[in-house]
Amino acid sequence: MRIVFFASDKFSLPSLEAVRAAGHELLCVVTQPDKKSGRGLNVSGTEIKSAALTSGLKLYQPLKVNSKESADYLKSLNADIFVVIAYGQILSREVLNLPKLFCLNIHASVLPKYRGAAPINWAIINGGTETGVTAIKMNEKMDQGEIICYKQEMILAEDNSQTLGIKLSKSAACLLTETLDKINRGGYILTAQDEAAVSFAPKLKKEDGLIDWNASAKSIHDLVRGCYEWPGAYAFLNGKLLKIFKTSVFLPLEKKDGSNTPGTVIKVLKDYFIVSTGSGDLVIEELQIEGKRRMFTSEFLSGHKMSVGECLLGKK
RNA sequence: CGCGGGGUGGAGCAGCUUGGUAGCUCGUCAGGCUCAUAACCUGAAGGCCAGAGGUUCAAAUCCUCUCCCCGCAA
Repeated sequence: MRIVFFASDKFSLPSLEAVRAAGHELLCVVTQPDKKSGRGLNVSGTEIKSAALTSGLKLYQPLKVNSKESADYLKSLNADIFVVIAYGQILSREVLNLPKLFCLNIHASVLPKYRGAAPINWAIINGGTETGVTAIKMNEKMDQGEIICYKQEMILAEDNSQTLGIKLSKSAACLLTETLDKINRGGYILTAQDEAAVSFAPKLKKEDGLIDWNASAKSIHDLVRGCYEWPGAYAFLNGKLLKIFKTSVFLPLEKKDGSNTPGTVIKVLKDYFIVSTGSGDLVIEELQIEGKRRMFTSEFLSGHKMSVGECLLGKK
C-alpha cells in the first residue's frame, strides 16, 4: 500500500521499520519540526527524522499539519492510507479525509482505557498489571476512533516506562503490519469504543513526578517506575532536587509501630537506604542528586554522608 | 549569547575562600584472624588534580580561554 507515516517519537521506530520490511510503499515520513532543546539553544530533530534520512525516505516537517499548504502537499502524495503513531499533532477532519482509505492510528493502550499522550506511564503509575496496543480508524476526536484490533501485554513488576515502552513499541509494529494486511484483504471489522469504560492518560507534567511520602510504598514505587525516565520521580534532600530512578518496596520482617514521619530515612546500609512512607517502607536503589550524574545508591553513599533521621521532603 | 552545579587513583566525594607532603568512604591486590564470611585487622598498588596558556620562588588551589558531564528552563 501507498503509505504516509506520521511519527515523532522513538516509540514509532519499530513500526516504521516493520512497514518498510513488509514492502509497503513509504511515500513520506511526517514528523514534528526541529525544536530548540537541551542546554543552550541546540536545535535538534526527532529520532524519526534521523531514521528517515538514514533510510533515504522523503521527509516532511510542517509546523502545522492542518495548514492549507500542508494539506495540499499531503493530498498530492495520493496515499492509500495515513499511519499515525505518536505524531504529536492532532489531524483535522480535512487531513483525515485525504487518504483513499482512512487514517490508521496505533495507540499504546487497550482503548478505551488511557486515551491521551502518556498511556504507558499512567498504566504503570496506576499500578496496572496489563496494557497493550490498539489499532483504530481515526476520527477527529483524540483517540476515540473505532477499534480494528488490539494486542495485550503484561506489565511485569520490574517494568518501568522505558522497558514497557520498548515492548509495546515492538508489539505496535506487529499489530500495524497485521492490521495493514487485514485492510489490504478487506477482512476487518470496526468496533465502536465503549464510552462507559473510558479513562485518560494526559501528558505528564514535571509536577506529576513529585513524590508524596504520605502515599504507600507501593504507589510511590509505581510512580518511580511510571515516571521513568522522564519526568522522573523526585523529592528534595537538603534543598537539592533528588530524582529517584529505581526503588523497591521493603517488606519488614517484624511489624513496626509506624511512628516514623513519612519521608524519613530509617535505615542506611552499604548499598542502599530505606525511607518510610505513609504505608510500608521504600528501598532507594538508584538516584540522581541535582548537578550530579545519575548513580546507584551504593555509589552515592560512598561520597555522601547520609544518616538515619534525615528527611526527604516534598519541596525545597 | 537563557540560569546554575560540576570534572581530584577503578567508583563516589573532601581539599580551593586564606597557594607550600594528595585526603576520606569504598573497590582491587597481598597477608592475617576466623568453623566460616559480603565481617574484622595489617599492608600494597593505583593520580600529569579535564586540557591549554598566564601570575608566582612555588598552583588541585588565583586569572584567562577550550573541551566534556549534569540540574533548571524549553
